[in-house]
Amino acid sequence: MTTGHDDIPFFDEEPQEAAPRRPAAAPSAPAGSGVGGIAARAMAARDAGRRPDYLAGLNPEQTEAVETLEGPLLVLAGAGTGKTRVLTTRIAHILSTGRAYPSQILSVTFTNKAAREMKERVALLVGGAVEGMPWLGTFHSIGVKLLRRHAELVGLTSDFSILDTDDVVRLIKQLIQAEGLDDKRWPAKQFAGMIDGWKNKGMTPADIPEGDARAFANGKGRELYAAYQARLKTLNACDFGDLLLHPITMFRKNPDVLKDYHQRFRYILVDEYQDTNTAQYMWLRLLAQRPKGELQNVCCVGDDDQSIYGWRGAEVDNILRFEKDFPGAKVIKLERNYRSTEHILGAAAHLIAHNEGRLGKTLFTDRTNPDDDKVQVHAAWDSEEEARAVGEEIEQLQRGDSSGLKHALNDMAILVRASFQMREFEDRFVTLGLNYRVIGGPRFYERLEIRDAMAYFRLVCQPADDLAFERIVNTPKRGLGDTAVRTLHDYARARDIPMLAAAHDLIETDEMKPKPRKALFDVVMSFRRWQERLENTPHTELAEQILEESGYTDMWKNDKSAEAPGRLDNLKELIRSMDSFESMRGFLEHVSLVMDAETNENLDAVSIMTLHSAKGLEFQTVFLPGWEEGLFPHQRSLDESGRAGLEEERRLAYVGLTRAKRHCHIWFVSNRRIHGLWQSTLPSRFLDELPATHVSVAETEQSYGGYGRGGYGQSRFDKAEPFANSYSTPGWKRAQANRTDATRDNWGSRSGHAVERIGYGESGPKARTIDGELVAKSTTETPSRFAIGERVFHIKFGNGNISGIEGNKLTIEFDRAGEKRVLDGFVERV
DNA sequence: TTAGGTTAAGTTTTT
DNA sequence: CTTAACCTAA
Repeated sequence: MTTGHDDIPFFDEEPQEAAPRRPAAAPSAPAGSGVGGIAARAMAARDAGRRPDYLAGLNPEQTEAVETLEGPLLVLAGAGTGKTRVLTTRIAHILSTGRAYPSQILSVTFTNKAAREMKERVALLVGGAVEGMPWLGTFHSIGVKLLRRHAELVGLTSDFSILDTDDVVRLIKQLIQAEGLDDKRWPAKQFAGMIDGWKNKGMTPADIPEGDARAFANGKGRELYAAYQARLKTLNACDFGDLLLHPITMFRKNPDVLKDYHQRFRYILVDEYQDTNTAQYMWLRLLAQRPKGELQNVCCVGDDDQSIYGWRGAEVDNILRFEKDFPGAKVIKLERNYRSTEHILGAAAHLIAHNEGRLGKTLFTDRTNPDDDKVQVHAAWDSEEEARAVGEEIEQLQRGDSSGLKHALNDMAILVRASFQMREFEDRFVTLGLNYRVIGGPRFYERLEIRDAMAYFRLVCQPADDLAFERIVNTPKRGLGDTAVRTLHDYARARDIPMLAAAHDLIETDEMKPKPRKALFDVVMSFRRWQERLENTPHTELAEQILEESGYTDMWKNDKSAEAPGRLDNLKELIRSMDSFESMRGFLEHVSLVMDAETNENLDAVSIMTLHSAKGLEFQTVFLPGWEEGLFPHQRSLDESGRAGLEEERRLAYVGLTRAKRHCHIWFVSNRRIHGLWQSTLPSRFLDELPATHVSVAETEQSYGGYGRGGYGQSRFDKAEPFANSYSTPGWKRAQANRTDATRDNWGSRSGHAVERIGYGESGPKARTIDGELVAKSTTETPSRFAIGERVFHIKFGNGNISGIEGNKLTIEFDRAGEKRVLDGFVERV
């Protein structure tokens, strides 16, 4: 795809006539009348004598979603219901029925990954005949494209820079200091977050609520925001929020420009509509406007049950309100799931039904199989054991399960609520020698050396980019320290010119000492040289020259540290990846917006990631550890957003469950180390919300099932089948080897008699269903075997007095550890 | 400048 | 407890 900058002028992408063929459906046809569908079918029939291939294999709802082309349409697509297929087929349908050219379809996604996938799949459907769609992309990349064309309307020039979060924070810090404020008391990072929040809501400095404005920087919040915007303008730069905000401002101020786009975009599609924030919503509303009587061909696809980004400004309300926002809208629900087993869907459906704010849809499948596993809930004593048991299970699946089915590690994923949970799994997998991959780590372009190199390139292309200048003026070390930079900075600000230009001036004067002056002279001359080559040297070659001549590569070559060779490799990789771009500018844009870390597809490895980053993915087997109160649902979410927070956490749980195709294992532990200290934890309330009919409780001896002991749990243990044949298994041997004295002691003293851990070798966890009840159920029905005031002993917290009882959950005032809530199974009378 | 010590904070993440 | 960011001393 071409980049916005050297793009073709406005409106000359398509032939002279307004549309390829007159749409068969009259624009005035009532919404949802099905006229479009009939027309399409008629057309297809005429052209090929039958329904086009791409429509084959769609279910009735999907077909309707594809063929309802005229008028607003909301497709509520549950997890695994073929959402992407509908979107891509819809585009193919629009194109192949001749309703619009590719350039007349605006198609927005949230992530580059989604955009890429859609492009590929549309290309597959339509064939090579249709060139890539110019307006298929993320909100942000389309925003950039719009801004490059009309930069002057918002006070920028079309070669503006895009700043990433790091640049933004550094800039804000400068501003805070410039205001004479204490940058410790008012952290730049926090303010950057606030600005981002305002921009997500579509607010300019004038729009922000007085309270917000006063809350920061001694009441100077608004001024600071305005100063920041002014500074961006002089830097000729945008932050990510501006990529949404500026187009909105631009459209509002220039109705004629907006009108051009109205004519252009005959069809608008939005993916993941539940994740749109207010700014994106405003953006969409502007573009979707149509004169009275004309239909808005807006199709939004989303799933309110999978809205998990409220905390970063997404408004679930956007999707809940769709029918009000777009009068005459049609709503189609996709509920037929092609991914998961009945049990997984049943569990997920029952869970999500506890949410109030939802449109209501229930996934189903008609592929039932009596052999399917139920969703399994496992208990473990602590997070270490949790990791160990999951590791065992993964190895076992890898070897092949009882039905002879062998799992590739690539088919398994561990989805955690918070990233600190990953560590224990990583540690465990390292000792096991199990391949794993962590998704969502630091990205390629966030690495130090990449950012440095990029700063050089940016400054060559955009001499006004002071942030880039400051970053590399003394990298590698040139003796241009704080004092020199300060002088430059002051000089530049006093005259309102970029720092590179200031440097140019200053080397003519004797304001600086000879040494830094010489160094600065070299820098200025180098950049002048590189800028001259920009037009006539191939950009990859130029990039190489820049890094060589600046001494940047030498800096790493001389570096003796262990990372240095890797960094040099990364730099090579960076240059290599420039090959596929037309120009250095085009490349810069992609890196700031698009580039992400590549995963090694060839490696067979278990994926470890957060629930958030798992959205949209699927795996044969999914492990969901850490289902404990406080962690999941996360305490902070509850504290900050109350019921709404809880519902979002529940949606997160729903997302987790629905990632699984065949097997889903949920874990919770009784003790978890948080901020270094051990905390006793209670099972997540979400466990209570799972239906017994689709869930089984896996009993592993080693878990001690601490859980439930006080109520009805004990008897289940008594009936547990012995794992007699397990002693000779590798798993058992490994378990023996791994058993530490500490854990043995804990266990021994806790239960009063030594209990051996057996059974997580070959025989694996035995799963049984407890009729109608789950182990995790925290009922008050069973009277507690304890009474308030009793003195008890807990293995981790020592002695204490019971101050409250709620079912099997006790509140205890420990002598040393203070007040804790623990399960009664873990304490004993003194 | 760099190393080493101190301090504070510690969900989730895309663009 | 661990990490990252920041500050001070050599």
